Amino acid sequence: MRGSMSELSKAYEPQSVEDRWYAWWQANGLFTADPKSAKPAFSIVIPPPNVTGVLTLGHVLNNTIQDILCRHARQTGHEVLWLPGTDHAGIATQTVVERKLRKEEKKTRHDLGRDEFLKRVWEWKEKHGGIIINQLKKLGCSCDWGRERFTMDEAYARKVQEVFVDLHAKGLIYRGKRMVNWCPVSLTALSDEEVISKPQKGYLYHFKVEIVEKPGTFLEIATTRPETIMGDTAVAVNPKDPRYADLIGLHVVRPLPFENRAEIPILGDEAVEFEFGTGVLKVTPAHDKADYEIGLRHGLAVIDIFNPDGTLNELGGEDFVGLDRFEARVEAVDKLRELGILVKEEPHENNVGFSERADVPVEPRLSEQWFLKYPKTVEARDAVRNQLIRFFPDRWEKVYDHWLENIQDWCISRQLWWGHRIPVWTKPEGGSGEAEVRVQIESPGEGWEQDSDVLDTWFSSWLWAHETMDAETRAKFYPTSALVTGPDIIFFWVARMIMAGLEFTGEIPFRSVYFTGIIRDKQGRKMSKSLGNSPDPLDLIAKYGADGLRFGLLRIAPQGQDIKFDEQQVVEGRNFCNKFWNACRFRLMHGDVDVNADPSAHDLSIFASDLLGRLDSTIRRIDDGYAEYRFSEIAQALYDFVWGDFCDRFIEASKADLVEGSPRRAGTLAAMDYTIGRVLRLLHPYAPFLTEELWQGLGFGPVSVMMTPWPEAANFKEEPKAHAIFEAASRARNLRATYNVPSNKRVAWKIEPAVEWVREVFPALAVLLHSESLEAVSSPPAGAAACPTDIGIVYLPLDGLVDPAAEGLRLETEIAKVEVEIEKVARKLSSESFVSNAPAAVVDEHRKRQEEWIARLAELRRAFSSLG
RNA sequence: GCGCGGUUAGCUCAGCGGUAGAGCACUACACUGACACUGUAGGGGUCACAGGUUCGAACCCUGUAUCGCGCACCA
Repeated sequence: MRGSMSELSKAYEPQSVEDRWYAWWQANGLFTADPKSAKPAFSIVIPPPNVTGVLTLGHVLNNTIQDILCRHARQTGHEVLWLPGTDHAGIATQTVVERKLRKEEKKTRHDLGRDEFLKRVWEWKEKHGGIIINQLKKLGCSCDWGRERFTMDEAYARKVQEVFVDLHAKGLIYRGKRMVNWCPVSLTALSDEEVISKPQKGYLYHFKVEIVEKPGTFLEIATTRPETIMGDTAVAVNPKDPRYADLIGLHVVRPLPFENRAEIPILGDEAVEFEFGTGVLKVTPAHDKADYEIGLRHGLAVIDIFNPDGTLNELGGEDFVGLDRFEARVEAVDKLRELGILVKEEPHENNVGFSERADVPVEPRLSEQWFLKYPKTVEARDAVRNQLIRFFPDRWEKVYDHWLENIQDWCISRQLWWGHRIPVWTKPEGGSGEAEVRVQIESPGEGWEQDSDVLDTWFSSWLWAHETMDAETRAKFYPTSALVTGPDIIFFWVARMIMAGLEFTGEIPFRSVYFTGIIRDKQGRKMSKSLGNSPDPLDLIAKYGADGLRFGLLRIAPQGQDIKFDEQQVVEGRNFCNKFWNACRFRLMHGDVDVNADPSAHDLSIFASDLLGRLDSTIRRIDDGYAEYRFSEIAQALYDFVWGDFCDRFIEASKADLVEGSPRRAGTLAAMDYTIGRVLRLLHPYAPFLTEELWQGLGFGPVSVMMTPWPEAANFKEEPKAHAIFEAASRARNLRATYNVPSNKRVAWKIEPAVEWVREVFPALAVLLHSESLEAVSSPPAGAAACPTDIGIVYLPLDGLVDPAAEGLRLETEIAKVEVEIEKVARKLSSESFVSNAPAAVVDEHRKRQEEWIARLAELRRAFSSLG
């Protein structure tokens, strides 16, 4: 297929090409990983998005980076596996289906029963789940879709249960009655990581209780949770607190519930701080983690006054039963006031733990749960410390290390229905008394009941890196090469996956982890549905094309720094694609592209040589970028080269060389074709659709650009002569603007060359100056404005319009500026300490600079005196 | 309380020891056969502050302020 101008539209139209090429890549199996390949492996497992999920900008960033790595890896000769899939997302999915059930059928999951409800979830998943998968395809993600996995797939689910059985056998999983984080909305226990603390404005309520042994004497207590007074089984003071030490062992009257006032002991416990509140703590072992510990130390009774949904049960007393915990708080304060024992209400701000998903305060609750004592914590720590696994940016290593050092057992059971059922079976006590318990996947038989709980979703995700692969795939592609994810799941997922990898495969699961930044809006706020500040990536793709979105976003996504998103950035990405598209269109105006062009076979213009030199520098800059995962730098390098070096400078300067019959034409075209072929490959990971369209359209195909070898830097050198020409043109154009000569007015520029070679490039310089001709002169022409450059003095004839006085003034101003510069450099060079201490190269550079300024000054003075 | 990150042009950010940079926005000119999703030129910065190290600091060190994020505590 050979290109011709008629095939390229005036502007790049992504909508008309994207779906076509995506289908073509898939049809040709280009995303399919071959475990039998002899090529070195490169692999990534996708952080599985929730099946309920829809594409956000965060996903766009994350998955574009993965796609860039994968496409780049294919180009650099790797056999690539990008393994996609979705996560069953226990709470999130169950909530979605329950909400639908309530809305459409006015039923709860309990109305349906477990089996029927799960059937509905699967139906929902088949119908609506995985929307995000198609959205990832729109983005251009080159995943091996034939290997798509789901965390509830039969084989995967079985493995999750096997792992449970295995860890239980190793004694790492145990069941226990412990204080856990309870979500009163989702009605399940949560892990510590699923609780986020938020500062809350509230009150510190002071109330007094009478000391039983000293009637008429009161002890003042401060609390933020008066609604839990009914669960108090003691009050505690610090034994070293002189105010109260002698009261230890006495008793006070618990004021609530009023009909059941109890005498509870005054304890001494070191955990009580002198300064906080009154220094007297009410101890509620059932509803506070610290109080529970105190209770354990002193053998206190535990009175649980809450129902699972956060309402009070009958132990709360007749005035409170059935009230929600926050209504009960108001009620309890009223009651204390009524009893005349409320001393004061102090405004108080404290941190309250919220359920991440339901966004309500969690309730510390004593319950039977399954816990995991994490395996391989030491090894996991060492793997990162010793750089077996590298983090980018490396500052996350410290965060990771700190978490592992202070690691707590993981509560892995959830009181949900949607998820991996816990493989534990119980036989209700028969004649022998105690219930029998077995930990195994299959039912032990008749009369055995399976534990009704499911496992934390992350207990399945932590196996994702290896359990998504069959044996053959694993042999080739595991450990994976890189993991790309947000730092917000460093504990949830990254750390746990490292431990799981070490425990179950004996290997690290990935060699490097790239942590993206978090995308925020223009005001720096997190993107969220409720704020409505989260643009739909699909809208952006429709407006600007997937490549525009990818390039625009990546260009402003520096390593590990949060990103303030602005649609303007996507506009720029789109504009960039269009710019390169049009450069190729320009090329086609001069005939077909020679896909095998070899510029070194030609006598090249200084502009062509310079272009190739800059291309080499750009390739090196990009290669460095990939080595350090500096994606925005790669994008910037591409942008600078394509827009600046290729379009603004090379193409403009080469227009004169492209006229029919020019001796430089062949070399210029060769340099151009060579460069286009390389830019297409360099740009491909960022802009896959545009580059494939051009690659095929210009005739580089039929092999996909993605499967074509990555360009290597050759030995071309940047050309200082070209640089001098561009610099001179720029100064001359400045002169023209100074005299308000309109851009469309042709000017008969004159030049007094300082170097002979300039004469050879007069045609190019004329184009750059937008002039029909350029005439060499040997002395300053009359009535012209002058500007000295490295290639000679350029004159702008002003046809008598010039006011010699004005030009004199302008030159004087410029002379003054140059004198200041000379003075600055001279001062530096006259400093003995500088000359003797600074590296010779630096000193030389200053000397050279000084010479240049002096030469320019001389020329300015000459121009000035020639004005008369 | 501990830790991490930010503070550079109006905005978004590069630069991390040797003349302060880019894009956008702004001003002026130009619809010149690649591109107005464009081109050319221009204005605009005591690089948060204070000390220190250095011949030389936006860059390294110490401290301060301020914004943000973790972790711990929170009766």
